[in-house]
Amino acid sequence: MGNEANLEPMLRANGIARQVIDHIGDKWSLLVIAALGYEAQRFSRLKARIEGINQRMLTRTLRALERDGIVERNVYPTSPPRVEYVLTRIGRDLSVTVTGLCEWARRNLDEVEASQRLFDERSAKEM
Amino acid sequence: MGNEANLEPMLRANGIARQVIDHIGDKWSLLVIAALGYEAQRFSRLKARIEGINQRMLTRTLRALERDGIVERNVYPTSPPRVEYVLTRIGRDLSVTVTGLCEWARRNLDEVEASQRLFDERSAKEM
DNA sequence: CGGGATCCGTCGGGATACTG
DNA sequence: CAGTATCCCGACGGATCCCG
Repeated sequence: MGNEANLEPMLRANGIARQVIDHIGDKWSLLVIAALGYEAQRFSRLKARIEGINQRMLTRTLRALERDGIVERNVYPTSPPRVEYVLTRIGRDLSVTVTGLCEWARRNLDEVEASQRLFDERSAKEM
Repeated sequence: MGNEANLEPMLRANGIARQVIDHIGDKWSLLVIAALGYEAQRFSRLKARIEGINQRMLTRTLRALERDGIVERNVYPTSPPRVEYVLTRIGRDLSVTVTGLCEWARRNLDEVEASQRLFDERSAKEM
């Protein structure tokens, strides 16, 4: 696995980007990170906040993020049981760039959609 | 927008994050954006730069990015045909945050992997 | 309340071969 | 060189039921 540091910088960015996608490129991770924000949140709260997710996918996503050290899970053995999730240090760090992505989308969504319509119209004409 | 600061801000972030993932959440988009950088690149160059991609997936990814207005496609009808791809304005804008993601990964990859090992060991013990 | 277990569909994406 | 056309598989993810 030894990487030569001198190969094109893109090759390294390549592997790095791979890692990013492997960790947060699935359907729900970004949403969970965004929904967590900076305060600890209970499972049911998260589920309510994230439109369209079900228990299973929320559990799986949280487990994966916990495994990556992005989310911390705290169980309080009260009755009824109470489980809270909170972003770790690197999780909060990540959420900053995630926010950057969301802002990009907010800034450019209109333009993206306009581009799509144009593209689709041109595609239709050729048929 | 409405100054009802009380409507959970997350609900909006929710939809926005959805958009982001729908556009660049697949396996190759981030890699293509990173590989494009700031100069126009030919198809074959990109293919060589992005380890593990094949023609079909590179074509599909480029088409999707072109449709979103993130990548511009320029055909020079020489012989042999020559096709160059370049990031658009919003594409370059996006690539900034993509770079941010990659830097996050570079900074924290060690910690993420350590966390994974810990998590996996603990999981194994319980069985 | 916060999960785990199971069943099952779909679709992303890989391999390969062909075309202009 | 750049792109299209088929075939096909496995994982991602949804629904549902059950548990401590």
